[in-house]
Amino acid sequence: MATIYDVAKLAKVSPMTVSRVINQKGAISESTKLKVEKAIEELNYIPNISARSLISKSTKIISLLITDISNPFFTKVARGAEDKAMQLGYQVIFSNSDEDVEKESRYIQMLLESRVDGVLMAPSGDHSKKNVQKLIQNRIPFVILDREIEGLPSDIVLGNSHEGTRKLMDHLIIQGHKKIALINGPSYISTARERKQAYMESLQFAGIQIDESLLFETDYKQQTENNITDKLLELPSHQKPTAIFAANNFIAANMMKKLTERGIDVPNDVAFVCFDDFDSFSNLHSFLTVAAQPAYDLGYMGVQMLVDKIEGNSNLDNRRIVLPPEIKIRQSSTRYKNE
Amino acid sequence: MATIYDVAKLAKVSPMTVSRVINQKGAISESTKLKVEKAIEELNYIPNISARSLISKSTKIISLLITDISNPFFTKVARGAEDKAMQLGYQVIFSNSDEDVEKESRYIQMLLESRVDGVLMAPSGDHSKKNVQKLIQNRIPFVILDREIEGLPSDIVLGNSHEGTRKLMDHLIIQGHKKIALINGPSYISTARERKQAYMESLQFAGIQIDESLLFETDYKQQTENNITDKLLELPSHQKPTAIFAANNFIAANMMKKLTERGIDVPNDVAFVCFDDFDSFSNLHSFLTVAAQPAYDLGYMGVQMLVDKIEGNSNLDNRRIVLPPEIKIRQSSTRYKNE
DNA sequence: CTGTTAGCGCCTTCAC
DNA sequence: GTGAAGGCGCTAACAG
Repeated sequence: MATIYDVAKLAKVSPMTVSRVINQKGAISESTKLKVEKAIEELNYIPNISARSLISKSTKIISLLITDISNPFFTKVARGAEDKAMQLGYQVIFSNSDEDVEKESRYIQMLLESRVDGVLMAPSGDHSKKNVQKLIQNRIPFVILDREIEGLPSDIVLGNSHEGTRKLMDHLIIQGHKKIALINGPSYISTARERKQAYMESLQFAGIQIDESLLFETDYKQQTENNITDKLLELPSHQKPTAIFAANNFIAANMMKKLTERGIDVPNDVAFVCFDDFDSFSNLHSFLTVAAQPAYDLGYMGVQMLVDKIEGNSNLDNRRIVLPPEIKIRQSSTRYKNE
Repeated sequence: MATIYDVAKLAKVSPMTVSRVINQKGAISESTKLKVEKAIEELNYIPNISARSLISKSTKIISLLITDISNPFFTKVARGAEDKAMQLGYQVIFSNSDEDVEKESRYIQMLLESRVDGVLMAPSGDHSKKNVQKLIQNRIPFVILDREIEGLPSDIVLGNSHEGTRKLMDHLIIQGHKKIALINGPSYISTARERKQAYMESLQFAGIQIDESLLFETDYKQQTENNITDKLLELPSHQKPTAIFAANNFIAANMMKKLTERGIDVPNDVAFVCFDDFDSFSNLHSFLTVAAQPAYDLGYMGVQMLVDKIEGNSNLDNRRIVLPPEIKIRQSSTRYKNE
């Protein structure tokens, strides 16, 4: 592969001049510029980013570290991130932590070795703190995505869990639901904590007694099977929920499947709402009442914020972008209205 | 950030010795090895891949160039690719061409500048040839994914469009369908060509006359709206299809939506089958009869093949892995059987 | 406006 | 077993 030396030789100028043409720096006469461009063309010269990085300390690569690209939420985040990155001249390396801190840790190591310019990261949970601290220690700019890490303030872009939960809950409560089960994510993930808190708040505000037996905790992963549905069904009828609140889309999908298997009809036997929307061509998409997070925008704005930081356009610390969810009222929760 | 010089100084050895310890090359006494490792630890030394790349000509980064990560098919491909890459010590840069050659071309340029070790690429179509030739010209190892480029033999990993189509068609024909509409992708994409050919073949084999008015061409993109459904509905009743074959999941989803809007019932008014499966929590997933491509495996094996090539483990050219689709017979095409 | 020198961090080659 | 010199491809800093 041709280097600037080859180009310089062919164009009969110094390598430095070639460099200047490539980077459009300094003043160059039109004639030499043309000569150089011709030589570049002829040799099919392509600059070597590695060499440039050695000097500039910049790779023009950012890392998108998420838990699972298969989660439609993160798929959209990824798409938004890539679009914005491309627009700003960055490339995106992506990694899936699978909600596993150790895996996350290995990726962080690789990222550091690659000298990525920055990291946009959805932490696997509060225990990701040590991984993030490694970024801080190495002065890698980063923006946290979707989930806060307890006791670690930082630049962050996330959806408003509190608002989304309150609105979904109010929607249920207004319809007369009092026994609402919460199937939540793990308490070491901030979104789960916030959703639980808002859930409690909604009930208290409405003067509804909280029933601990309606609170469940599982995880946000797609694969996770749980028997919460069975447990709900086993409750004595005066305790059985009339509505279910699932804390994310995977939980919702799994529970909906189980409910169908058990012959429970939504919304006639039980109302159902959840956080996160589904693929536009999923039937759950047009059926479930959800608090849809602006996933694409989270990725898009996350990269925006990150690049601002990388390029020093912003000297603010701990910026916080909280995007409101969009509540989409659909069939799964509208039994009362329909009848 | 610490360099090998810093480590060398602290460990009181030469930089070369440090390098040897890091790369486990040559013979080093246990004692100096320990000294060096301690210094590395203490300084939190992290090797600089850019510097290494300059010499080794290897970045340990591969590129995954697909059309759209939002397409569940490619989401799974991406997941498979990343898993395998991680396992082999590579990182993955991903890009979305949106089926646009020019965008693809810009990405190729960026990839070349980054000196990625190889490219796994789903071409936007036959016109991607010029982009792929740029890879060849620059001797970047690559593996083509999902779609062949006319007149450009290469290493390739793809699903068996012919087999999938034949099986879906036979399934329809056996049930007595004779008027089967084909809603195909663009003819400049190999999978569309193959699916059409197999469609024709199936009909001919069954002695069914081909009706050109049942053949449609649109594109594979999610956003594309088409009025094919309307056209089908406007056909005189003796020509109206009793079954619809959609050539990919996006086409299927769009058409299903339109059919629902028009009050057409699947499968009672018309049977429906398509290529590509849906998200496991999509309701179309448990409803539509599909030829599911092993998307995860395509990505996984694609990376496998690519890394083989990069690392020179294989001197074979134009290797071809064709993975069979899995036919999933579901409600959308089983009217006859159910009644 | 253009060229020279030096060095980014690492590794190959050759000494010792 | 260890070290010194040189260079990968590029650009910052200085000269002219």
